[in-house]
Amino acid sequence: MTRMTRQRAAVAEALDQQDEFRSAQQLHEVLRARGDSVGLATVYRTLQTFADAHEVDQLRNADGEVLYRRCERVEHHHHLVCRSCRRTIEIDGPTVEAWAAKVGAAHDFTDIDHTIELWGICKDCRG
Amino acid sequence: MTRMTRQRAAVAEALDQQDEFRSAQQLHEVLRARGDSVGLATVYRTLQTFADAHEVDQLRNADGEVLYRRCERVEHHHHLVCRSCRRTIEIDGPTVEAWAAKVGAAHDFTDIDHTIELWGICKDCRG
DNA sequence: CGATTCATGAGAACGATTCTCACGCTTGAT
DNA sequence: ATCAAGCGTGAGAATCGTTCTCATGAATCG
Ligand SMILES: [Mn+2]
Ligand SMILES: [Mn+2]
Ligand SMILES: [Zn+2]
Ligand SMILES: [Zn+2]
Repeated sequence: MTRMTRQRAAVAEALDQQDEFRSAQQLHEVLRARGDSVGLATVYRTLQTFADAHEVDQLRNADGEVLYRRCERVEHHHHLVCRSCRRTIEIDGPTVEAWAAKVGAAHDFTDIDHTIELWGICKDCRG
Repeated sequence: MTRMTRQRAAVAEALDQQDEFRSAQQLHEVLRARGDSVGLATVYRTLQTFADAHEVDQLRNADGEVLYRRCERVEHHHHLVCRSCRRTIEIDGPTVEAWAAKVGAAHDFTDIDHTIELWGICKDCRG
């Protein structure tokens, strides 16, 4: 049902080149710089498709922009992101997973989902 | 430095009437319905001012809209929000506070800030 | 090789939020 | 109370990330 196209391959490749979270527009610029011509609308659509398929992670920065990243681990996890350079550490948090589930159940809420992201300044950015 | 105006008093009063998180536009509509004429730009500015002063909490829904709420407790806390009716439970989470601080320190990040929000469906909305 | 149908892209549209700037009102001093 | 100073206000324009439109292109499959 999802066709393989030059554009999707290019977006996937551009994503793999990145270590940090990037916005759709940043990735569009990366593609342009690489010489891959991909429409901005297609970049947005493709990233959304990847996200729906859990092939990329997405989060919002403080400005509300959506950022995307292809993470190492495919299993559920969270992130510790440098506010300055966006360097990202993937966090495995059984402690908070259990906490979130317990809190939800304690208040009789179901279908619990959680947004847990840590932001800070990394060592390199402290200079 | 911050002056008391009819508009700010009206926004504060409208906020106090709400139990759930509301967007600036929703609050603007609440004010209009109450007969308080306050410009939309002023509602946005006032909410931002309140948020900066930690007088209201703010978070983003899945669509990226910013929602505001005057919470019971003024101390740092998190929220469990119903995706359907936005009913909100204020969460006190020493467990996650410690976890967040520990994770940040373990990776040599400073100025750690965390975004932790729980979403679910409340008992009434399951009905 | 077709036929089918999903994918693409340029530009328009959208929508939340912010900006502009002339005018009004709060404030603190007189 | 009066008044000057300057913060606050609001209507509308502007911003900007994201989505939509729709005619055209390309993957897929028999
Ligand atoms: Mn989790
Ligand atoms: Mn916390
Ligand atoms: Zn950094
Ligand atoms: Zn509910």
